[in-house]
Amino acid sequence: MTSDARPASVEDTAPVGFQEHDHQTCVETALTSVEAQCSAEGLRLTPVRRKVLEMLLQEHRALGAYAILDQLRAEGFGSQPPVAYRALEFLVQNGFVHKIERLNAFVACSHPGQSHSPAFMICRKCDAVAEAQSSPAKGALGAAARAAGFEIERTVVEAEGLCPDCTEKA
Amino acid sequence: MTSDARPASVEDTAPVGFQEHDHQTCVETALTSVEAQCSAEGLRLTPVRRKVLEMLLQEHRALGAYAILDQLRAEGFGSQPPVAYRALEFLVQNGFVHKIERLNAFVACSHPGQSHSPAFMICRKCDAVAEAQSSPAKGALGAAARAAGFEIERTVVEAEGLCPDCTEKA
DNA sequence: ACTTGTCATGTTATTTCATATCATGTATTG
DNA sequence: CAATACATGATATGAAATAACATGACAAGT
Repeated sequence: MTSDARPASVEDTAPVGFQEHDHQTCVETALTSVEAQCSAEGLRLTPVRRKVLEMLLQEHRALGAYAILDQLRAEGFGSQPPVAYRALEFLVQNGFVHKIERLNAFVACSHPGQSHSPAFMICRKCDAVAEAQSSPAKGALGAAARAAGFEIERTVVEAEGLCPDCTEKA
Repeated sequence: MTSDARPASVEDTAPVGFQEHDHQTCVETALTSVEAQCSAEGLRLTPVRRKVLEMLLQEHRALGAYAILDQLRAEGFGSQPPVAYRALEFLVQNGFVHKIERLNAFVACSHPGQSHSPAFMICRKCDAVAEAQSSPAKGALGAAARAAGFEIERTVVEAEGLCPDCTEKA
């Protein structure tokens, strides 16, 4: 689970997530980027927070708060729900992690740093999650909102379906 | 709560939800439409199911399963969670009610009958919910999905923000 | 009429997700 | 080094959702 060195020949195009890739590098890059952003903005990436982020980056799929909590416990951190939820709150607020509403679960952000309104593709079979960009406010929804006088502040876009792997197997 | 006859002069354009409207008529129309569809398709709109649908139509905003359950209890129906969840499951499966993932709550469909992939505008202040159309699969997300080989089956689109009323008050 | 099958409902118990609250600790920073 | 912000720990509870099993209602087949 910790060292799965892969060819890494397929270098990613936009939607990171389902393709094979050099995962170790992917994790390290993301972590570095987050660290940079934190020190730049005076955010405190404390041990618990860092650990949670690492876990999510490592897994590369959505984890529930209690799954996270179990791992925290195993590593000697506090083992009560608020420990996990607080770390997640920090990470979500700062855009390092996203919550997948459909699953009541969390994934590490694939494009940390870049401001974005993310969209997700969630495999209903294997629970893999890939992050893409979306601008729903620009399409039909935006028009409807303007017509209705609704001020969009944030959007949740989640597509459920089958990932490439699971499609093949079926 | 039961009889709030309003001018009904503002006849709706696309996104039903925030505008004032003749609510009683709105409820009755929807109910009739659902009844028609049920008898056409041999679906059984039983008392519990009908009651839940009525409640949601009447409220015109998202209600949690337990709020629904409370009302069911008050009306003499079963009072355990599965009672509400089963009715909701039926209503959701047949497109008469939608689940708002962001709120873990449910709203009556504003366009019953018409097939649609709904999008929602949710006021973070008063919890009002308006339904609009969306075709996220046609925009950036669709492109990303095709690129990644992901088969979209269903999408959740929920915009959070301020409804016209709450915007004014602020 | 009686049996069988199907679908809906009722009930109990449990699991999973989430937060309020209060006490304690640990860093800045003034 | 005190003040104060922020982070964590721990207890308790609330809220959402489902598993599992029993009962009831009704239509179809014999």
